[in-house]
Amino acid sequence: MIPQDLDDVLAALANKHRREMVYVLGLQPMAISQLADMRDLSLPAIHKHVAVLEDAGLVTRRKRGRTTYLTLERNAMRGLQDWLAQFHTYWGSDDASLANYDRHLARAGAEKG
Amino acid sequence: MIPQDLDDVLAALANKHRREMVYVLGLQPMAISQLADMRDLSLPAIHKHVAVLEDAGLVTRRKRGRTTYLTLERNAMRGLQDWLAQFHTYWGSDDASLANYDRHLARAGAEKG
DNA sequence: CCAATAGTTAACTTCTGAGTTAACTGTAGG
DNA sequence: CCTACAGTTAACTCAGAAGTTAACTATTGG
Repeated sequence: MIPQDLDDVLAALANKHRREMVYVLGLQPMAISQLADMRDLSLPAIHKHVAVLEDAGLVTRRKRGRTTYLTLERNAMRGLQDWLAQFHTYWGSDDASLANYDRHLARAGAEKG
Repeated sequence: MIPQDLDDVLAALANKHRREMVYVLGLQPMAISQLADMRDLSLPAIHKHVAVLEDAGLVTRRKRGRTTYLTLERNAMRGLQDWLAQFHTYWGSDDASLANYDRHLARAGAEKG
């Protein structure tokens, strides 16, 4: 119903730098230092962002020599998409929702007090 | 490409309490104090969470007497859904992505170095 | 082996998020 | 009008996120 894992995924994505990383890693895998070159951040800062993405399961590392390449994990995104899609099922149209809202207001005094 | 507004929406959703609020408000509009009754939080704490949701455009208030009812704004969610859907378009299957990854590794030394 | 490259770890600062209690504003209703 | 209710605002604490610099590890290549 309300998955715990989403906490990590959403927290990871709730940052512009990390969202950009996810974006470019969606286009193609990339080394950590390449990500660092693109933005005005120190390498340790990039490193931390990558760690957050990795902990959220959004990214995986692969070492090749001294270079660490990152790949985007699409599955982790799907969890979020599913959660959002789930809302669609019980979110009616705006009109239906407003009708529901009015019914709720009508009952509000009686039901709960 | 990478909407700014998503920062607020994602930050708002990156919290279990607020995600639960969004969930129940999706089921039906509700007063602030009702939300407070459901969880072990002080009213001011709830108030802040609601403010975050409102600033993100996920929720709207309507005063009725001394009671403030909250409604979920589905449109704000759509922005996030669109952003995620956009990833689907250029994310291939896992196999395709791995092939792309290998090609990238092959080029990595030559292209950017 | 040595220097440069790629990444990691440590230690620290700074800012923000999340919560608290206490005090205040506005609306109902006897 | 006075009390209780619904919500807001203020002032504060505490923890964690995000960044820094400096120092360390590991790999490549002359």
